[in-house]
Amino acid sequence: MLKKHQLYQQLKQDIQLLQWLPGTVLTQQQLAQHYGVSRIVVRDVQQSLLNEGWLLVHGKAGMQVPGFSAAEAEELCLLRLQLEPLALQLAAANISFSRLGQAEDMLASIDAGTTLPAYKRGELNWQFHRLLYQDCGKPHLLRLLDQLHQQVSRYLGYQEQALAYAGTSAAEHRELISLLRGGNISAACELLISHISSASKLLVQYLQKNKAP
Amino acid sequence: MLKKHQLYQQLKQDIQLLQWLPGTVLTQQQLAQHYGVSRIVVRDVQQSLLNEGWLLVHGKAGMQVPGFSAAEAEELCLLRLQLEPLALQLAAANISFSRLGQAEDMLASIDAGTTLPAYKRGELNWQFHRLLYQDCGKPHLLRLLDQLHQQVSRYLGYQEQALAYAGTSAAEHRELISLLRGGNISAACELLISHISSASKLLVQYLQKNKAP
DNA sequence: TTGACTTAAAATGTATACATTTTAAATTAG
DNA sequence: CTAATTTAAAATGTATACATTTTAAGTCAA
Repeated sequence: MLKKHQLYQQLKQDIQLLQWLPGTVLTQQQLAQHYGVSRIVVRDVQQSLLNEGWLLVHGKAGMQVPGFSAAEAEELCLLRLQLEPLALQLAAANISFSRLGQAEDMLASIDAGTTLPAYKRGELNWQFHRLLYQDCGKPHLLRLLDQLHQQVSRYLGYQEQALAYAGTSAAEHRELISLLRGGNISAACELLISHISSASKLLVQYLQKNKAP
Repeated sequence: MLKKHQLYQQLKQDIQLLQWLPGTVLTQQQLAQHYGVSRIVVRDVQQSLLNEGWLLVHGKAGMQVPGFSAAEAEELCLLRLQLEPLALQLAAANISFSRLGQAEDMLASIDAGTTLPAYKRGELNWQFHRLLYQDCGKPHLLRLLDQLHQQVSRYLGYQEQALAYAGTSAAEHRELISLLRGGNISAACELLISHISSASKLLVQYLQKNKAP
């Protein structure tokens, strides 16, 4: 039988892979029966997923699977653009070569994982970025960025297409490492800005073309 | 008997007013007995307060009342400084005179409430700022700012002293309104930056002087 | 037919009971 | 005496049962 954390993972993945379609209203009882757990567990998990944007309140009963909108994606990217360069700038001052090495290992994993499903690659992609920010010394900022990524990742899973940009950015990732290794912080930040910026534009454009996914 | 939302309010206020001292470990059973509710309700409330920074996880059992640190306050202010001017800039383009009027009413309430306890004045203060950002059209950004304010407000309640700065800013608030009414967006944003910045410095300085509150 | 009211079904909130995990004190071997 | 182990108490996780609220279908009068 599923425990809390397992249900959390499972339900989140089911939403990401569109096993529950946007707009669907999920009640406690329905989920409890479907996944074979008690409503208490479902309540806890619903609350977590609500906080992370994977579910929306729906009136007074049930929670709704959110849809996708270009406007929301654009807002999330705007926030990334506002906070990630800050994190990088702060972290760059403290970053060690061993951290840079970790990040390079992560790039290798991404290269090696060409067969992985889109949402898994997206996860690795974020872990790379996360490593670069790790040493910023601002736990709240890191927590915020994790939350933001959660919400963005909802968009990256639902179509393989949308994640195409992740492949094109390998070169930029390596250039980032190189700049950081050379201590060229401001150039690294500028590269990061254009990196996030262009990824954002691709995602938003994709969403605008496919108006009602 | 207390319901969920009442317990939420009560426990949060008790933490803010130091009825539960920083470092205290609060268990579900303890709280359930103390406030006369079932553990289920306590669990829900603990989870909410955990997300908002009013409680910290403490090993595998219980949650801990967080202390105060200048570093944390500084980080929270840094994030405000990064996000609030953005919200103002975006909102300024859409703001209406009736919204500005609402904000002015709020200022009047603050002036009228000189006898209110510190944490209440802090609440009104935030509501004023919040009105200015309301029309930015970015729901996630607004939600983020609400969260941030929650965490900052924990610092504003614990000593009347720390909130002294809130009184000194009335003039800047009025100037902000005036700039917005005149459509001088960039000047308004710059004023907001210096406004938040100086408030931050006062708070951080206060915390550094009183090392172990 | 419409619209307000009634009422039954369904969903959530809350309490209690049981299961599992964690804590920490007590015991004992070295 | 120390440290590892055992064991009982306490805390949390989970399930079930009950209470309240919400939904929505159904009824009836205008």
